Amino acid sequence: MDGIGLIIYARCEVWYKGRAESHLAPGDYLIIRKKDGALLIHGATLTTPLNYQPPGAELKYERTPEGIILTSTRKKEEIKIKIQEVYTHILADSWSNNKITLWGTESHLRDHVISNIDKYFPGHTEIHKEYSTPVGAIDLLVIQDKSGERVHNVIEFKRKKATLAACSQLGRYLQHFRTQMMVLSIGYIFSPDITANALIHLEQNGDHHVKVEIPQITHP
Amino acid sequence: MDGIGLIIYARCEVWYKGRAESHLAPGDYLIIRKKDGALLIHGATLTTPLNYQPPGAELKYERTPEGIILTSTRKKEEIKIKIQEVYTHILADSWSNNKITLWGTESHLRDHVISNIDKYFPGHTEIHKEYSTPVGAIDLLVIQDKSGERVHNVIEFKRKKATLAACSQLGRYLQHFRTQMMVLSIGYIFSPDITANALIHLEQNGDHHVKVEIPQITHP
DNA sequence: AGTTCAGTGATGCGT
DNA sequence: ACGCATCGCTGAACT
Repeated sequence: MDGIGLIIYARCEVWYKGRAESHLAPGDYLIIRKKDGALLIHGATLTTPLNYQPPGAELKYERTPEGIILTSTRKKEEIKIKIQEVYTHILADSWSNNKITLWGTESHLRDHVISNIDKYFPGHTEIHKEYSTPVGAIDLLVIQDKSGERVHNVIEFKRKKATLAACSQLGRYLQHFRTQMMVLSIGYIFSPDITANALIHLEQNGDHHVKVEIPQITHP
Repeated sequence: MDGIGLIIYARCEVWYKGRAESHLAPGDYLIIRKKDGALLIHGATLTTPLNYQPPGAELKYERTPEGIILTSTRKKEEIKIKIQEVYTHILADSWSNNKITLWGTESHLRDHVISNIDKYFPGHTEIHKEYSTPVGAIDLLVIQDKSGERVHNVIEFKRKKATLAACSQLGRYLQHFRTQMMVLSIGYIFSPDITANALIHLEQNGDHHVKVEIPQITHP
């Protein structure tokens, strides 16, 4: 975190080589090198960079007859930038490293449901957040006694529309409970919405979707 | 795509309001506004922006006694930036919009395996790429005739270490074939590596991992 | 360090 | 244009 912050707008060409490999045709791009070593090359559109490297990369500077060559290396991944002409460069020493504070996440949704748990699972005897299993942690596990039988309600939360991936994730937990632990289990996806395919797949397995809205934000 | 490209290094403060909500404390940040309307606010570390808005956002400029206020709006999402002082700004008219060309993806791995398919599945009768099912598309489906019985080999590719999520995905396809289509099916994950838990889970279901390396890159 | 999961995910592809 | 599944995802939390 003691590196240099550098922002360069320049005419350049970029090569990436690692697990995959890419080439970016010569043009005018924004090159960002952050204090933690992260490197970004941005084009004129899109939020995602054309090329990037995560924090921890090392930057090498080299002057050649063809122009400046920047090489950023991290493990077995390398990005090479051949700079033809620098239009503007900023040495961002003062660059701040604050974090945003974010409200309205999946765990907020989960906690909101827990605070109204009687509404969804009356007569519950146990509640476990992030219940750990060999196949991953269950967002919320609510155990009920139904006429003497213990029912395990396995709940997966999604803050937006649930897809097939959510069903798979839930199915994995349920398979563990049903076939390894031999306990009676019912699966639930709590989300504001669910895709048609996901709902079909869910109901074929005898599980359920419960529509819930992201809770209103309450500032601390 | 006819908007202005703008790069600003400035002291500012940022608020985001939409499905979620966040606040970024005053400091020195890099503000990027792209030609397609995308907006990024980057801090001194990490590859991801602190705040962002996808393409299509509209930017409003406002001058107040407290400083310049930029407001970027897209659907019901809004980012507000209060700029105290601009250190450097670049009007990036020439900003290029080229795309990278990428080799070594999951589909390259799949195609490499297909070209050596006899090695893995001798006596196959049918090969289907991206075989569509109600629960998603199977990367590769290879059908074999084994002493008169049709065996469906369901193959999922991962370009790096396979995790539990890959098993779930594969399991979803297999469940469909076995319980809905009533055909004999065997599942495979082809990847350079697999996590311990994922391998256990896979083998418990009678499925298999096949170690494959990302193919050498051959430039066109 | 390895593994798993959430994300204002984003992108690409199919309908 | 929208819905849907994947990603060189990234980053964070936990073992």
